[in-house]
Amino acid sequence: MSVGRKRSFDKSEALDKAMRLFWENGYSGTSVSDLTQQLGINKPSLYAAFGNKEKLFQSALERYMACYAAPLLEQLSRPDEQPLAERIRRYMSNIIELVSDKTSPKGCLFVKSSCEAGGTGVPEEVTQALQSMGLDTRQVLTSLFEQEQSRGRLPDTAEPNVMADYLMSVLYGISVLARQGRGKDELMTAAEFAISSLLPGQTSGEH
Amino acid sequence: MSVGRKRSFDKSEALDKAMRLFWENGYSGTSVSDLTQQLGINKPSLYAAFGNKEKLFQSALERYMACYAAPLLEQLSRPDEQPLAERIRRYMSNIIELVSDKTSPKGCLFVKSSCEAGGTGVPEEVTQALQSMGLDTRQVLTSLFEQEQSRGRLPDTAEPNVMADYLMSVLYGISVLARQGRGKDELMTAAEFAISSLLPGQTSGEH
DNA sequence: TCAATTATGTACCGATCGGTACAAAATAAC
DNA sequence: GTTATTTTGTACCGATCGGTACATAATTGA
Repeated sequence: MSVGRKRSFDKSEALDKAMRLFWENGYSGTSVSDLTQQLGINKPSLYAAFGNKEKLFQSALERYMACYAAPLLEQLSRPDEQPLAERIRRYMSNIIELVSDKTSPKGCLFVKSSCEAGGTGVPEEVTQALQSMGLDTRQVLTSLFEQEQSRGRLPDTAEPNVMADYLMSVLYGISVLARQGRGKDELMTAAEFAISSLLPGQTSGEH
Repeated sequence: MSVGRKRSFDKSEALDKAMRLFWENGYSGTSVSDLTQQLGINKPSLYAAFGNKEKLFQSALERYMACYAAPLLEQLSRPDEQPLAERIRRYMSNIIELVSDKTSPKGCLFVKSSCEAGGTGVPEEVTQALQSMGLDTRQVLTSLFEQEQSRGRLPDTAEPNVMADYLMSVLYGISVLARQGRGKDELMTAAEFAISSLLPGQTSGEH
């Protein structure tokens, strides 16, 4: 065992609470005092455990992506017998559930942070991390469509990276709508519309 | 004429500069000192002219919507001989030009503010104003599609409000992508894809 | 038991936050 | 010119910002 006094709080639980605070109020909108109050710890404990506000935000963002975004994307990319349209529907449904969940802040922390980033209020390294994460997601989606195309499940004329950008724009937009307070049903209807657009003929809900 | 010393700065120019600052750094990320410095005036002048930070933001947001968003939406809604798909393409193209313009902050102030809103960092009245603006836009788009439908240019099975939500989600998402630094060409390609999805058969760029 | 190590609570740091009091300067009506 | 009115610059307000010094408490290895 390590020497010294033991930490009196659960670091993982604290990080989860911090993530939700940033999710709710953003980077600039969340103060260190807000964090220590919500986490139930004092400042020195916070700084000892997480470095500083910027590092804590980076950790919270990574936790968000690892716990929420990545599993859904992984499930989508996993080989599956179901048709692509059905898998994308499930993917979008899961995301809508996430961004309009009643027990979590509305919207998506990544989308919110991406919008906040780029200015002087957000550290440059955070902005770069967000940009990198976006490109990573694009690459995963592009690979997915390329894979489907190589297996003959998509027309040879389809452009995987365009489809990826398109899907991301719809998902990002849905997160913004959710943040604006739109209901789950409306978002799902819009998502269904996007799916039948993305993969015409592969879905039951034509328009 | 009104009595008293004359204002030494152009209020409209000052509001424009304030708008761009909020556009770049957000509500929480923009301090009153940032504003007075950029506007080249002192605090008492700012408070006398615009009330306080919250009111100044409201004014900047209204200016943004009136100068940027509203004209584009008005052009889209105006009776036009061109087919709907072409008008929507022009609309999206204009918006992409706006959100990826090199002389303005990346992205859309409205989308950025909508994401920032809802937490404790943004006044409640601002959040409500943003929500209201979003619903207004939805109504305009819905009316547009209803009008086209009543003139037989859209199938009877089309659902105008769903199409409006879908279009908004794509546009919002494109604004987020632009904020992340994506190039104009990529955004336009994704937009073309969305149009050919929204109005199949009315466009030359099928997929 | 004792020393080394780590976490904790308090109390504080300089800087900045949003906002204002106040007097001097400028303008118009009289 | 005088007076009433408005804007200006300076200087300041209490509160909060992100971050830390320091002494104490707790824990492990020796």
